[in-house]
Amino acid sequence: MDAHVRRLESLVALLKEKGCRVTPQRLAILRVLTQSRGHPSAEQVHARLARQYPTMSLATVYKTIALLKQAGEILELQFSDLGNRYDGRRPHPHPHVICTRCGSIVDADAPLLDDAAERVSRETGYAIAAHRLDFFGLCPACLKKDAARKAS
Amino acid sequence: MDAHVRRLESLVALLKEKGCRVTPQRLAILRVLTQSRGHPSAEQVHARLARQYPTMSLATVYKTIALLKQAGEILELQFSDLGNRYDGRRPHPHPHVICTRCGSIVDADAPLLDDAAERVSRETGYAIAAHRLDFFGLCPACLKKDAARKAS
DNA sequence: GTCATTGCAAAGCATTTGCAAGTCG
DNA sequence: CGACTTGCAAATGCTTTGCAATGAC
Repeated sequence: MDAHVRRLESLVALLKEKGCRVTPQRLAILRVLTQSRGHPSAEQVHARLARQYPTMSLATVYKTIALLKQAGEILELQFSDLGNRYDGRRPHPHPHVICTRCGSIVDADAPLLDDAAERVSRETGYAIAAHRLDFFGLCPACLKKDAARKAS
Repeated sequence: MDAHVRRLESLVALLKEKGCRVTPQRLAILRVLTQSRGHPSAEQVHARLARQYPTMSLATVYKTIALLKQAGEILELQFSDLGNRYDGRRPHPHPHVICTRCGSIVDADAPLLDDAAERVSRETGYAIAAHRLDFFGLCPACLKKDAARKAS
């Protein structure tokens, strides 16, 4: 069984435990969130469901995301320029790489930041609970377009 | 001469070089941005200038910030829930620690992320130009309030 | 049958933009 | 003086909320 199917089922189980109803809309939204590697926005999740669920409301997408956020089962990457992006596959902090031209977001392997969190905690007196590490630059596709433009 | 005064003057010089006018409003905004350790929002910058410049417009604050952003002379920390915060003192990437209760933001010392950027670049094919490292948790003041509440 | 959830529309916020009036150089 | 800047107000874009109708259990 694929990992994302298992994850989907664990999220459905979680909703049931909490006494939440598992509606077709929620199920569809969870499916998109657990399967998307691309860190979609709420808008993009909604768009992907538009054909199959023509009456699906963007508000419902936001409400379902809020539910998952509360449960700590989704990672929210806040950007004021790109809009918020969501990672429903790996809810725990891990580094991301963001293209400053096209907005694409990919995962990176985790540099060892857990001991850094402890160091920062000692240094500042904050009780560190989470972190966020983003790298910004041009993605391979945008780099290629740049090279092509320069060559012409 | 204090470091922030030197920084203020270098920003003024930069504006002149670019052919921008150094208006009293811009000067005041630069002064707040180069002196604030607290990573203020545009709103907060505006509020701090309200007494001295009663007609100061929030739009002018935003426009001045945009100018500095273009010049790479201000660090913008995007948060969709707190609103964007600005660091005009140290425009180059460095780690921040954010209180998830009261929103206070302080600087942390930089764990060595420059070689990490190179590693991520090799790993993903992105040309990394910048990064952002945030730690989230409760600040000492909020922790103290929690302890007091628990004790009562 | 109940009560949570949906979908629409309206409201909310932070930020940006258009433009007439003002002012720096 | 002329071009750039200001300040107001309107517009924008993302997200949240109110509420009547719907549907899961």
